[in-house]
Amino acid sequence: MAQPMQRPLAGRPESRGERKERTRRAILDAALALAGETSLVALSLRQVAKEVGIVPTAFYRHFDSIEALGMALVDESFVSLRAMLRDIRRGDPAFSDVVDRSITILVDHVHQQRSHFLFIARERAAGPPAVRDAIHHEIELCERELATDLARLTATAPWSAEDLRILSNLIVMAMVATAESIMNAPPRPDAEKAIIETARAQLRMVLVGALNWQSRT
Amino acid sequence: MAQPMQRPLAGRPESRGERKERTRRAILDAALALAGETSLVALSLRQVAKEVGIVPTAFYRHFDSIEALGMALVDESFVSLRAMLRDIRRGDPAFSDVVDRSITILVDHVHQQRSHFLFIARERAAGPPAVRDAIHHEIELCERELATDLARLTATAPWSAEDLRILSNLIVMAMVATAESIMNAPPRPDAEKAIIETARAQLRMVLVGALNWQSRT
DNA sequence: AGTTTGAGTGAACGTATGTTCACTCAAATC
DNA sequence: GATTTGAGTGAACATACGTTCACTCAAACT
Repeated sequence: MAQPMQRPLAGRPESRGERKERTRRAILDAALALAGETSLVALSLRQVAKEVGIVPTAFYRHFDSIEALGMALVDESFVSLRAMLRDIRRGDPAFSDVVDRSITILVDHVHQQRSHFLFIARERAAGPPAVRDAIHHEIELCERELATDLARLTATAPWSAEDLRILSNLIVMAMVATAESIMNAPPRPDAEKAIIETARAQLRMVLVGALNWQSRT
Repeated sequence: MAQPMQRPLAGRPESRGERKERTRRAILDAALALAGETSLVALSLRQVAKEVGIVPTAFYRHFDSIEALGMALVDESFVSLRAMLRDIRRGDPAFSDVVDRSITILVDHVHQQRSHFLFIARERAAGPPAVRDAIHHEIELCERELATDLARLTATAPWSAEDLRILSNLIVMAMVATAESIMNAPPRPDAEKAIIETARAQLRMVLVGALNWQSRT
């Protein structure tokens, strides 16, 4: 698994910046893979360096510490997550299959960017404080975005900002839990199918609850 | 913080078993405290020993490994969690304030057994595989218990087992998320009050959804 | 009273850790 | 073509790690 960092055997000579970027990527990928098996807080600089195929000191040319690396991984992981949200938003939300479609897209993205979603789910709870805070902040932003989306959908009978916040928070936490279930599940397709159907039913249940909701605020 | 393990200055001479139990408890407490700041997977045997005030080798008289210690902490933590569930079940579920009361009890227990709930929430995502699996298994049992409680409550218009499973899963995940929010929140009482009110509204929303639910199974 | 038991000790081991420093040597700049 | 720059090297450091082993010595058992 540990590859020495060397020029790709074929191909034109690499510029200095290109080489640096390639090493940086290799570090990020190695850290993502290693953290996927334990956690950032159990990850050592030397482990990462060995996996990348560089000497430990070379690590410092790219990051000040494992924690700084972690912050970069937060940014990167939320690029994946936001790509998913964009995909979900792309469809017509008026169609009755929003729920089914949204869950399908969620599951697809969790598979395609497994390590990013795993990183978010795990380090959200166990990462170094700065990483945890950054993740929570990003999730909060997602909740706010969802709230404005929902506000647009319910423009005819507008809800209070507070109710929108509460509903968004509930939906996001359900989606996070669903993503976690998918990642923890055995790769058997029937096990996954069951999680998907559960998640869909739950999301529908939440929406039914929200539509029959009498605010008390 | 690191106290040498020695006989309490006052008090009758300790039996051999009592002394062993006292050291064992000290190890569990130290591990719980240290894991509360990072995670089990970032916890070293020597750190725990130093915190307890024993020599590293003495650790082996009580546990084979940090992971075995973790499994003991799972058992212990779920004793706290089940005590909470018992407290919640104690009240009359027919009263209309089940939701308010349940959330209050949840929050109280999270405060009184903070380290246990923190352990469950964190190691559920980041612990060693055996610990993660044990925690997920226990949570699944809680979901099943909740499902049978709900079945009893809805005996007049019985739901399908599948719908009960789906609803229980949703409620438990919302409670887990609420507990996490409480533990992550600043200790300011108004911040906590907001989380509590959100959790209550969400739980009510879910129940409204469930009551207006048309099963498709 | 004499013997056994077992929690806790302390030294020692090989290995892994983060960080420092002086270095190389090819690409980038002049 | 000469000079500067900076990613990556390799040795060295103090410290921490898990585990081994032979040990003590007081409580428990005979």
